[in-house]
Amino acid sequence: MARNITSRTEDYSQWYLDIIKVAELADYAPVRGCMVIRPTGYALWESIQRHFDDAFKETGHVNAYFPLLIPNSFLEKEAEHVEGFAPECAVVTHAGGEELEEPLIVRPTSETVIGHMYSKWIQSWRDLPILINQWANVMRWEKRPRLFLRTSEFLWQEGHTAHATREEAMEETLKMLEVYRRIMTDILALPVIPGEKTEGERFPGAANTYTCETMMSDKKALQAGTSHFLGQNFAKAFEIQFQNQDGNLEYAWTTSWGASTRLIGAIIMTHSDDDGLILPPRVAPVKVAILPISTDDEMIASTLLPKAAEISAQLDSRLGGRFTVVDKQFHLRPGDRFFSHLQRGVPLRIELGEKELASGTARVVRRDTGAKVDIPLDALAERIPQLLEEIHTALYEKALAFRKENTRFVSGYEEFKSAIEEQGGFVETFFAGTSDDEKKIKEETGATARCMPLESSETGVCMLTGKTGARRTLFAKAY
RNA sequence: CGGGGCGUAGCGCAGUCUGGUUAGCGCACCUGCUUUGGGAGCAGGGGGUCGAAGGUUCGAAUCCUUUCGCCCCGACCA
Repeated sequence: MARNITSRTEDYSQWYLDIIKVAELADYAPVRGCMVIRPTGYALWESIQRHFDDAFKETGHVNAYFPLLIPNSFLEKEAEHVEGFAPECAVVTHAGGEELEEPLIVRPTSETVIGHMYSKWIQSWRDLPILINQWANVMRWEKRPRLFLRTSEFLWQEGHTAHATREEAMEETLKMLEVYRRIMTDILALPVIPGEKTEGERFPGAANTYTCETMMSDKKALQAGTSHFLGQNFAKAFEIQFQNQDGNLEYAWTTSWGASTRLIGAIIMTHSDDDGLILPPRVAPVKVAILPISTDDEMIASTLLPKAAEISAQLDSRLGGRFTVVDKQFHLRPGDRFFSHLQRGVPLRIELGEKELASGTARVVRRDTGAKVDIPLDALAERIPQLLEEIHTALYEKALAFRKENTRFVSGYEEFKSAIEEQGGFVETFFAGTSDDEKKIKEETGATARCMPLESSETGVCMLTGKTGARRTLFAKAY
């Protein structure tokens, strides 16, 4: 149906890129791996930000800003951390026309500089906990960039907290994972599986890493957000110490957690179809497009536009924000106007023409199903918000059903290999291998351990090593 | 970084093998008229340093060298 979008079945990657282009979410920048987030895409990011930021504030966090440039030596203070990040760091060697004495790293993440600051700020148990979040850009020089999913520079938030006890830090780690899960499911309509990362997939420098894993419509997995329990690793590296109530010095326990513009990629690849973008209503910057349609200019000016403006104002006030637009692209034919909103993923379209005025109704069309209903004008304020909610639920349920259809359990490695190869999707099994075992599985099947789902505490026999007490683990090919 | 493909108008492509007037086509864009409820029709028009730099040649989109970028598949990652 869409003539400017490659179909998903023909070429999934191209479909993804076509969606971004047609919906004007982003464009390539002159520097390899970098992207320009265009106004439509940025509006979506702002909407995502707002939901997350509100949730961070509700859980007691405050925002701050730490610098882009980090002394090279900072990165080296935590052994695993430097090993993990050094290969993908951009380094500033010259400034002010001179070579710098110490190279500066463009932050790939901010644990080190924040750790440094925390060590200055924290002396007593009374200074804890520190609960700070920052919205920032970071840079990771990726070999194979992909719009939104993996760009050299990307936008995200990174929360960094310090606590007096292990228990409290662990509680924070899991609390923020739950915040991610809630927003992803309730706002972005993404069914996610919260779980713990295996040893091989852990954040460099973390004691435990937790993740929200989600399935894209090509059955591949995407890590949509992570929360790390850093133990005392960074506290020891950066001397984050405090005097406890007994007068003894102790290292603090820290956490970090982040979610990025990759979420936009997740939204695209979870909900959209061959006609273009489909946005979950609760996060869509434009929720309703109202289109006055007539061949009669006089009719448009005197009746349809004022009526459209009235409906728009009514709905905005009902929805609590500027979430509707009145389409005034009268130089286009109706079909083109429909498509312009459809391809941008606007959840609902209201058509307002002579027919509607005569019958006192408006034609309302759902983006997700294409279903059309005629709704009495005086019932719009009531029905539109309900319809938006129905769309949210439908999108979520559809994605969840898709994930369930494409998730299976296996108990042996041979069965595992054929499941990955033949059906794809998520494969659950019991696993107790090392990170070398994980590498081997990746080499042989292309699949990686995505997480050990939190909802299951069940243990069994490892599919690879035969060890007992193995945790239930989800594997898949991933982005 | 390895393997493969591709760079010609905003987008999609032909032309390249076999060098030769003024570089074409479709869509998009602009103007006008007719149209208008799921991607309109006719007429006219604008838009190109043929990815870049060197070289060969009387002459290069076309041949040679180098280089940059994009896409796909791997290795590496949010």
